[in-house]
Amino acid sequence: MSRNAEVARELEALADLYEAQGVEYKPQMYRRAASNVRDYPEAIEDLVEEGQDAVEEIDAVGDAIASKIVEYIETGEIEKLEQLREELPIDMDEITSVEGVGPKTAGRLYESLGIETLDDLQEAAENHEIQELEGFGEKTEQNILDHIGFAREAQKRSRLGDGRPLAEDVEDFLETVDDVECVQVAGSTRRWRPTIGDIDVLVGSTAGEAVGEALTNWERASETIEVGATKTSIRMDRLRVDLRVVDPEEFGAAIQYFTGSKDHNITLRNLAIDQGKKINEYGVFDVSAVDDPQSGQRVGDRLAGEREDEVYDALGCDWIPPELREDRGEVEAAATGDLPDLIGMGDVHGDLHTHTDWSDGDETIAAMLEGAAKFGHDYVCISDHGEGPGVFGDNGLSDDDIRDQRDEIEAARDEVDADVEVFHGIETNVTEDGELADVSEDVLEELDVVIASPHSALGVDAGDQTDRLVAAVEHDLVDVLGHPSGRLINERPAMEFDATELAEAAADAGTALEVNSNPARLDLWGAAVKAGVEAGATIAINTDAHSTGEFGFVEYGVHTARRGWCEPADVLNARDADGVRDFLD
DNA sequence: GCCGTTTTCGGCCCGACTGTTTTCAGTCG
Repeated sequence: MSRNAEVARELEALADLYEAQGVEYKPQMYRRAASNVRDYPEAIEDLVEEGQDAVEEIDAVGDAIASKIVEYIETGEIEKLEQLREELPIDMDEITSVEGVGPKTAGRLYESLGIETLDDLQEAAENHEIQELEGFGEKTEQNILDHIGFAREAQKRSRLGDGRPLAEDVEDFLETVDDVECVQVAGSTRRWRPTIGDIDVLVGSTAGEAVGEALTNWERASETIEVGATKTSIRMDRLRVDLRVVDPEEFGAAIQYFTGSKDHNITLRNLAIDQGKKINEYGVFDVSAVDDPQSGQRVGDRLAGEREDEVYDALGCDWIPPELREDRGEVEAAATGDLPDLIGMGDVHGDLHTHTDWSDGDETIAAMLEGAAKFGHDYVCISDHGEGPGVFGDNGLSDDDIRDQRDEIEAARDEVDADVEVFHGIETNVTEDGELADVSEDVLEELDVVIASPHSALGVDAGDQTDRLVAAVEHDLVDVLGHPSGRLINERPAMEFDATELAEAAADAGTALEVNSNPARLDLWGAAVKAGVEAGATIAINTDAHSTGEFGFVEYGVHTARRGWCEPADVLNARDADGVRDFLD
C-alpha cells in the first residue's frame, strides 16, 4: 500500500504526545486526520507531489497538519514531533498498551517518576512508587501490574479469523442464559474488519446484572475485567470480550451504535442533527421542539430504536450492511437510495485458486475436486505453484510437471464422481521487475488460468511496488493478480503500491484482482477493492485453499469484497463457468 | 487544529465504568 498508514502513525504519535501534555482539542483533531489519511484511497505521497493543497483535500486535514505531512514525506521526519519526543521521551505505544493507561497517565508517570518504558513502569509498580502519586492508589498500581504481562504479549490486534470463531462461541453461550431475549455480535467483528481489537457482543435483556454475572462465571472466561448492570468485560483466550446489555426495546439503536465504525456513527449523528434529530444508543429522537437536546439520553419524541432498520429509516436512509459502515460515502448513498447491491455467499459459483499435493497443498487433485463439488461449487481451478522463489521445499512445478498434471486432472475428472468443472491453472511468481518467473510462455498459453502472485522481494524497504504489479497485470498471459500486496496480517506488512493506479491498469488489461480469502491474508482488502470496483476492474474471490477444509475461507473473502462495495457483476467467480471462460479468452 | 458558519471565532460525539475523589478525571469504545 501507499505510505498512508505510516503517515497516520506519525500523526497519532503527535496526538498522544499533545494529549500527554494536557493540550486540548489538538489530539482529537490529529487522530481524526490520522484516521482519514489511513483510509484515503489515494497514496499520500502522490498528494504531496501534487502540492499541499491536494493534501488539504483530506477531511480534517488543514494547513498545519498538511504542512507536517509534506514535511514528513519530503524529509522523513516532523520537527515538531521530534521536539515533543525529546520533551517526553516515552515509549508511548508500549506504555499505553497497558489496560487503563492512556497518554495522560503516561505523561504524568514520566513527569513524576521518569517512566519511559514498559520495564520502567513495571519496576515502579513493583516498588510501590505509583500508589504514592496523587490521583493514583493501590488499586491502580495493582491494575498496572496485573496487565503489564498481557501488554507485552498482546500489542497486536487479532486476526478476524482467530477472533470470529470465539465471538460465535460467546454468542452461542449467551443464547443459553436465562432472560436473554436476543444476542448479536457487534463492532469490527460484525463489520468483518481484517483485524479486531476485542469482541463486542450485545444482549437484549431486562436482567442486565444476571447476564453479566453469567458471562463472568462462564467456564471460558479466564478473567473478569469489569462487571456492571449494562457493561461487563472478560478475557477469553487472550481476547477481551465486551458485553453490553440493553433493554430489548432499544436493541436496534444499540446494535447500530456498537457496530460502528466510530466515523460512520459520527457522520450519522451529524445527519441526525441536520434533521433536528438526535441519535444515540437508545434510539432516534425528534428534538426539534426541545430546548436542550443534550439535557438527557431520551429527550424528544422517540422515532425508532427497537430494530436497526427502523433506526436508519428514521433518518431517511436505507439499512446499511455492516461491512460498508466505514464512512466511505455509505451514509450519503443510503440517503439517496444508491447503496450497492452487494455480493453474497450465494452468488459465488466456484474457486479459481487452489493447491494440491503436486506442490504445497495437502490433498490430491481428486480429493480437491470432490471437496469443491461437496462445498457446492460448479467449478474449481487447480493452480499449483510454478517453480520459483517463495515456494516451500522447492516443490514448484516445472513445465514438464505442468503437462503431466494436465493428464492427471483429466484422469481425476473421469474417476471422481463429482459434478464439477475443472480449470487448469498455475500460480506463478511475479519477480521484482514484474516479470513472470520460471514457467515458459508456451506452457502458460496452454493453461486455462494464469495467476501471477508476488512471493519474493516483499520487503517493506523495497519502496513503491506499483510499477511491478502494473507490469504483472499488463502481461498478456496473466488472468488474475494473486494476493497483490503479499501481506500476512500481523506478520508481514503489505507492499507499498497505489491501489487506484493498479485498479485502472487491471481494468484496462482485463486482468482480475484477487481478494485472497485466507484470513491471514485478506488481500486485497476493503479500501483497495473499492478502488478496483470504482475503476471497473474485475475482482476474483479466491481461497488459495491448500486443503478441502479451506474452501470455507471464501466466506471471509466474500465479506471482504463486500467491504469494497462489490456487486455480483464485479466478481469473476460470480459468473457461471461459461462466463469465466469468456473472461479468460 | 479544524471547520462552518447566524463566516474569521467558538465549539468540538458522548456515555459507562473505575478509582480516586467528595464532584471528577481518565480511559475506553
